[in-house]
Amino acid sequence: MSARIEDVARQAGVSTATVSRVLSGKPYVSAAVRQRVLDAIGELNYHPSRVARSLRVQRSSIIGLIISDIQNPFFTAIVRAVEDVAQQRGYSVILCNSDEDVEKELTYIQLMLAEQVSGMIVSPTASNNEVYRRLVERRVPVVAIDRRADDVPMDMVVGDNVSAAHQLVSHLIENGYRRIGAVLGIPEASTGAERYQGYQEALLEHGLPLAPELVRSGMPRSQNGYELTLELLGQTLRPDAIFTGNNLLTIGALRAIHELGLRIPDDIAVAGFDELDWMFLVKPALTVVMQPTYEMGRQAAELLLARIDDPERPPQQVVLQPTIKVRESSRRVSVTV
Amino acid sequence: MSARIEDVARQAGVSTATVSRVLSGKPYVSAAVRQRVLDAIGELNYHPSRVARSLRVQRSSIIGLIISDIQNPFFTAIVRAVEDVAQQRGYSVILCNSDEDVEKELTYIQLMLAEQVSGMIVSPTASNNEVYRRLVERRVPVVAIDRRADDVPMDMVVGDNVSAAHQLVSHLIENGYRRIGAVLGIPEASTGAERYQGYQEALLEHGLPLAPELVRSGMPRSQNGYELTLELLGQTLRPDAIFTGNNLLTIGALRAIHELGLRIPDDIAVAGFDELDWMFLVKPALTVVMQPTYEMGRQAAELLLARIDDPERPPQQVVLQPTIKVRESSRRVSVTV
DNA sequence: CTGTTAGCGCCTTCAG
DNA sequence: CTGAAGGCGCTAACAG
Repeated sequence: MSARIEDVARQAGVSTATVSRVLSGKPYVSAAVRQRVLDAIGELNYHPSRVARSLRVQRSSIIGLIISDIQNPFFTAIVRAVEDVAQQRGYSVILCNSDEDVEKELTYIQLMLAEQVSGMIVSPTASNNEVYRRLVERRVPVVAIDRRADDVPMDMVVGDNVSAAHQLVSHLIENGYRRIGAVLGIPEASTGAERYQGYQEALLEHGLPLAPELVRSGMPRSQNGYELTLELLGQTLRPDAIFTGNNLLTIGALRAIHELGLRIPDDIAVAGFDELDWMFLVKPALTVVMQPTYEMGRQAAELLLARIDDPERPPQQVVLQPTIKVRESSRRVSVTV
Repeated sequence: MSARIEDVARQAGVSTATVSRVLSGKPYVSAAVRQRVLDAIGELNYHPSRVARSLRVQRSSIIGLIISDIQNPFFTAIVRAVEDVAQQRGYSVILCNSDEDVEKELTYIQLMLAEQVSGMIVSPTASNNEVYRRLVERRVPVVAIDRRADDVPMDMVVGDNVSAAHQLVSHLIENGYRRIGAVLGIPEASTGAERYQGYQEALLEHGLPLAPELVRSGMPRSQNGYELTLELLGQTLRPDAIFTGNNLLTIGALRAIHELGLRIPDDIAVAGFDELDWMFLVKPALTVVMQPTYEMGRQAAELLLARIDDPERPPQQVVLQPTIKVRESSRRVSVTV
């Protein structure tokens, strides 16, 4: 079909070894020969087979990226960042979507291994830590992003979820809200668990009771945010504020509130996670956490490349601080306890 | 490192060829032997090297997907669909982001070729048709999605943009709007050009003049939608309605309108493309086009797989009809001409 | 039904 | 500074 290294060698009147040297920028090739080879490459429009190279060097120049929801803008920003870094360093990216499914995640990890990826970046769906422990032991470069695999000594870059949730909920309390409902992601993911923890701590510190009937959790999809919020707001003693633990859940909650005809922040306040900048549409009173999403992806990619270069370096754990943004004051004067 | 086919063969007491046969589900292997091989595979936790297989069969089980903006929900739905189909048929997906950059697009196409992909799905950034023509001639399976590569006899799945734009603009006109501004994507992409055409035709059919000062175009990013809309609305004789030719531009336009304190539809009407379901936040009066995004991706993947199976089949061109959705009536009684 | 063998395209010693 | 040759792991003839 297309030109092979042998064709180039013949055309340039050298051996394949020399062509290979030129290709990989090795020294010890005379300028004249190098130019001849380069010309031949150009004339034949030669592109080396990455597959053959991968087989030979036992390592492809591919980075695997396994995220849990490609349709979540949070993750697309990460994809974008990883791609940028990868491309700049000569790697390409294989993207897979675990869809919050532990089985799929495992399958894709196997796929990546079979594909000889140089390394992978994964947002672990749940705590199937054994898998990651084994990868680390086998010296497979892998970094966790957004979510942790607890107790596994591996590279990771995550957000400070406890603190962020704590700040959001505290902000609500300090503005007079008392019955604060929570719409959270699944507790199996570290993000869900940590944000729940921040919620609890904030309540306790302000002397408010933990009311299990005010807490709901589900897969992070906007439809769930919608349904869970309807559930919360359908109770006789309904919450006067909602804390949402994930950007898609936030969207769903807003829709539910909208449908019920409740006004923000007079009837109900909302504070939650949201990395998008589209919340401006809901004019008033929304406290949001924006995570430095692109930065997370960038750092994860850098960590991965560093580990590929040095498999024995000590694991790094990067914790990024999210930005709290108050769209409008959620203040309200009367307090109903 | 990990087990190779030879190890499995030894463990099972057979030859590598037999193991290979079992692996690829070929017939002519006795049940007993097959079981022994399967056991050996299990015991050794063997996973065949896809790289070696790719080199051998001169074709990887990878599908390349080149889209122009990973952060655009329109494309993520496509990614999702392609992945679903691919995975189901035993393919994995390499995703690349051309970022509306013709150079990058070309680079990625080369990368895909070097990676020996089975085929690729691309949303062509501009009309670098020669590239696609050459791919088609070389019998490289490739399908265009969302945008066309004009005059190239290739598989494609696109939306009926002219008709959609025509309907949107007509709807505005029929509701009494007369000075209809347009915020469009780049005309180099077929989508931009076709939507502009629909806009023009609708105006002409209703006897309205084409006013160049009412038309703006730029890269499909929300920031551009914002800026271009501000430009349009900053004119002395400002438009009474805006037609937006892309979902991100729509978002930007809404923000601009929001910032200027204009009310929809009393001060200004909006009709545009938007595949998201988040527009509910802008309560009244928005006419939108929703494209069957997932379906586009699915069909593109199916076309690609069909072409991989039969490189000589005639090219198929699938044109999907978008759904027009009127959020609220944009009707207004008084007509200002 | 099963084994032997010859490469796929490239890189990388090891000699010159 | 350059060439010759072996082999990465697998599959597809071709023999048995």
